[in-house]
Amino acid sequence: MEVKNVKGTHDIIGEEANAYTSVESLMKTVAELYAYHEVRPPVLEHSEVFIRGVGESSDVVRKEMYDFLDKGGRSLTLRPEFTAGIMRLVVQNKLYATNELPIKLYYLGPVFRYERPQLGRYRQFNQFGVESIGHASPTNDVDVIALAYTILESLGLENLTLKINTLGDEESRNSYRDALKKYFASHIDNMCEDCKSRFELNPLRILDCKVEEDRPIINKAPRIKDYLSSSSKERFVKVLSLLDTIGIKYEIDESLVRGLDYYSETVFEFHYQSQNGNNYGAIGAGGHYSNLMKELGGPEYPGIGFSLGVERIVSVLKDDNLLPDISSKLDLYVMPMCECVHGFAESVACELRASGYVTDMCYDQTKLGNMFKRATNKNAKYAVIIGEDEMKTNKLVLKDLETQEQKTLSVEEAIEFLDNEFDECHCEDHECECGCHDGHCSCHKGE
RNA sequence: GCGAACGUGGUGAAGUGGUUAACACAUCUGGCUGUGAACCAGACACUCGUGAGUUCGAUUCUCAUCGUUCGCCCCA
Repeated sequence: MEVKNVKGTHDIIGEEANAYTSVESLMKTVAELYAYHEVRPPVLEHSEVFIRGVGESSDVVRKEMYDFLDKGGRSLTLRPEFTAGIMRLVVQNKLYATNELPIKLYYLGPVFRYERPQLGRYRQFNQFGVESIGHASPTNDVDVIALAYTILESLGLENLTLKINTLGDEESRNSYRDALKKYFASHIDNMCEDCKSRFELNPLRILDCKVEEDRPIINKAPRIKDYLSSSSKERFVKVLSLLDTIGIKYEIDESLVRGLDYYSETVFEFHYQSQNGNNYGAIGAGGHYSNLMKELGGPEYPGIGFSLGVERIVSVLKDDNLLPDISSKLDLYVMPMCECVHGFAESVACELRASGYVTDMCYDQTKLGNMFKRATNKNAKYAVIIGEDEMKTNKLVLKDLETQEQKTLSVEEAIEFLDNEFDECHCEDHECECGCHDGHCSCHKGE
């Protein structure tokens, strides 16, 4: 039987793996700049965490969770998102017992949702995100949005669309929910099945319905903005004006509801259309929540967070050719001439590596010409030839594969020579001759 | 969960109800036995996704199944 990957999962290999590493490290770097700290909750949680946290009426909980009974009969779930697990982590470790609020945490890792794989959609995918907990100010909301925005911008994504809306506080939502119930009660019989169940579970989500026939009914439904409490209204206005102040453009989208039940007040999504027309949906989204921590047994701290879909972002960057050239570099390729010098060659390779040069070696015995071919294929900068003569004199032949210049040197001389060669380049100015880029410079400066 | 299209080597892909499954790139080997991108010669699909059916015969037709992709739903 052929062994294959599980449906909806994907292997990340080669240059793509490099792309993920560089995207993820940029995300972390920016989060650190905003004074967030990393947390790593487990992938597995008691199902309860998500049922209570994400909400029973959400599709994520109702039909997309990877949940199962373990051998001890516990009901466990592979996390479908991070936020609920982070709340559990904060509560259990009593991170809230601090006067330094908000608690600012970031995370990165795989999440799991059982749904139909599609463009930009996987069953196991990676999310990066932050939670800022314990501080309800609009400024905090905007700071979090700015963080997400900065990350996406730093990755090179221009023409981002930030969609934003408010769901209001509990009071607003209760009166709005009542109004919706009242309005839809007389129409619901003519609406789609999904809407009927939403009507019972969470009438707010009816607004999300995409069924054409339902639109006229929905378009005439009461608007949240008419039911906002004065404090929610003020809060939203404040958030928008702060966004204006720091120069982040946004679109108010009243249909933006979000499918996770815990959101209240500010909610937002980032959209980006790649140049080839691929639409991956939201590449990042988030919002404010009030009751989540209390729901999981902690104090009544509010919070705000977002998460970014790493796969979608990498795809978008790839589509628009925004991924930096991050192919792995190879400084040296060691070529032993015969079996009898392999030991010496290996020790030379180790010394070169100890000096900071990426060194590979030909491990099987083949013609020198073939070894040169391999060195070229691997994009090596220099070839190191070692034969019996070299071993006797404790030397090596170093050949520049581009200029074809070669010289016979001792290992120490070779390292000194290489240090000088690579030193001529200055990676700080970003356009050095070795064609380097952030953190991948072969000039070894600043190491 | 619903609807549609597609599954031929490492890759891109032709192709036909009949025995050797084009072609190109990549890879490997040799010509060239301590010096590589050229050239020449050669190698490279033990189930043409998997299983079953129709047939004398199926990679080609039918059905099922799995997978991929796209749309809906929902989401990052």
